[in-house]
Amino acid sequence: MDAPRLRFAPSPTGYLHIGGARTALFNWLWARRTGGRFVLRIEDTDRERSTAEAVRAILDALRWLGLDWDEGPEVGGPHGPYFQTERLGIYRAYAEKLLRAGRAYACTCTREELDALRREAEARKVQFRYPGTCRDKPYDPSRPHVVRFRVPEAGATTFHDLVKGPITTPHDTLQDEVILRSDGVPLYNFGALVDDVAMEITLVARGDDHVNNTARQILMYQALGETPPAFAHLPMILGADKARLSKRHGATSVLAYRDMGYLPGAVVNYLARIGWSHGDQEIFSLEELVKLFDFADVGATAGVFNPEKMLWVNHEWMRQLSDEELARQAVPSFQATGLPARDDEKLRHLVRLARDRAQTFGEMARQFRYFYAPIELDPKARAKFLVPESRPALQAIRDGLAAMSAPDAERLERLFHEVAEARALGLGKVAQPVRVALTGGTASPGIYDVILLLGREESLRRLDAALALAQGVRP
RNA sequence: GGCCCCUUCGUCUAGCGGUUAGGACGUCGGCCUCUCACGCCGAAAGCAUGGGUUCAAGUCCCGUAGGGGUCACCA
Repeated sequence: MDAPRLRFAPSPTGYLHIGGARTALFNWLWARRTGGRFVLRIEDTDRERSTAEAVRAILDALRWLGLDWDEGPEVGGPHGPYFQTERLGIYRAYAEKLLRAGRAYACTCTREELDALRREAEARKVQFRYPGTCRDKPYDPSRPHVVRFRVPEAGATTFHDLVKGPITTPHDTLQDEVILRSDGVPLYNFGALVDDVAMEITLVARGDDHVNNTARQILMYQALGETPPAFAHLPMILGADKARLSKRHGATSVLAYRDMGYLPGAVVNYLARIGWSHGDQEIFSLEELVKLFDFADVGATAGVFNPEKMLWVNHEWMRQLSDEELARQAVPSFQATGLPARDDEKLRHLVRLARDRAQTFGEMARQFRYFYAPIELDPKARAKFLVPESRPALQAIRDGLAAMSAPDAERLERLFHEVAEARALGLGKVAQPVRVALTGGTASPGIYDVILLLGREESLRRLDAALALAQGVRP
């Protein structure tokens, strides 16, 4: 048996959507698992809405996720070109084949005529179906026309969907649909099908918003004398309100997640887990997914996109990275917020403190800005901790630190305990004002770590500044 | 509305005729503690509904309800 050929065929009308990414992923996983081929094809026949920027964005997003294609834009292949607008002659040729076989016909009905028919059907509260006006008219190429596929009147088509099982469509629910527009550009159903034939695709896995297209496509395969591929229709991804996932549910662009500081592997991991599972396992490496993925294990139910869980998955991934790797990956997120972070010893140290506290690199950069920039003093924290009552302890810590030539965690701990005991204070009464002085807020990594990472000089500067603030009257 | 698909904790899911219905995220409580996290312990939370079939139904069948999809010279 030949290795399967799969494809992902996005329309470049916008960025790569989370849902599209999962479709691409499942295709890719199966191709990689089976040693098949993964083809990328750009369906840009909607010329008004297709843009080169969108193509760019989709390619970037796929690459970022690590989903490489064996044939397609920028890599070429034996079945190119891989942009539909560059394949117009191919569709024409296939349409003519159907025309000659009498399985398709030219239709000269105008849009106005059809709209009138549609309005009439609506007024009579009946389902509009193209009445077949031009079915038996002689072909006159000189008049503007579309090409329609002739669907059989009777019978039904059944196919066995890899995830949904058998699906039957009675032919009387279908109509003679347009396959080629008057400008010669194919409509989706035909363009996709012709390319799937020409590119020898053997398994079509796509969103289940296409199930209703499948029977008519199978009819066209048959009319063309071709064997239809296998189909796998993947359930949609929904928003929290169970409506189809869209922008109002939050970020839906794959690249937006990159920019928020997610790990591509984590995004892939989470996406795979919507609609697919393997026992109780939640965290999967790409290699594991390739080894375990099977369309047979894809569920038939639509899944709600859960940003919190994706955050958790990302965090799990981050925590599996070494300090070195974590630091390296964190750099762009810090720099994106204008912080002068570099992949160096300081950042590796920071990342060690941050790994349990931030779920994305973006969050990390935000949460720990004060290691690279002046503190932003939280007014509430200031009002509570930078007050005259805190001064003695603050001063004692400051002086103790100043007297320490080479601070380390052990010495700092001793200092804090001495200061606390000398004044009969709980450790918190000492640590919190210091924390506010050094970080601007009341939550941070351990205070000794903060001092060590900030360095003695910078810590002293911030303590002095806090001391000055603390002597004022309570605001 | 016609047609198609779907229905296990709030969410993602395990289950493939006999289970105290399991796990994960989230939520809540506790422990740890210099704060915040992490970690650990614990809790609440589910088979949409009505009929069948069967000794036995979350698992099979039918209906109902609910949700989604689709009905273009969009994809």
